[in-house]
Amino acid sequence: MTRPAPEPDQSFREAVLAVVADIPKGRLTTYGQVALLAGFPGRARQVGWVLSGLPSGTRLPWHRVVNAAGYIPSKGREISAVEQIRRLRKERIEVDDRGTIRDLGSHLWRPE
DNA sequence: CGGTTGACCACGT
DNA sequence: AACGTGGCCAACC
Repeated sequence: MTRPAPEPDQSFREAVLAVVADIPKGRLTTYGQVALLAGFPGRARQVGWVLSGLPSGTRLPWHRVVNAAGYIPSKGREISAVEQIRRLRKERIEVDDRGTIRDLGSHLWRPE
């Protein structure tokens, strides 16, 4: 039987979560890239919105998503920014105390 | 219903 | 290299 098509925003959310879940340890990706891989090019901003709503106990590697400029803004999200920097360093990614990632290009996830 | 905000991005000046 | 702008679209007021 025909089931109503999933709500667009819900399928977007699920697609985003699926992509983020696949980011390998020690690699990084950007909001825009997540949107693209999820099949919704140009919706980087909504990716940020989805991630901002993650439950605190999630097992999703949200810390592997950074902005295209290669830094982690602390303004307005100081707690999670510090946590993100700590997790990245734990995966041997160099991040300075201002949140700038060294050599983003070499850490970027390049799915085949 | 319109305006504002936001874990963004590319492009122009 | 620092801003400004337009685009994106869900949530909130």
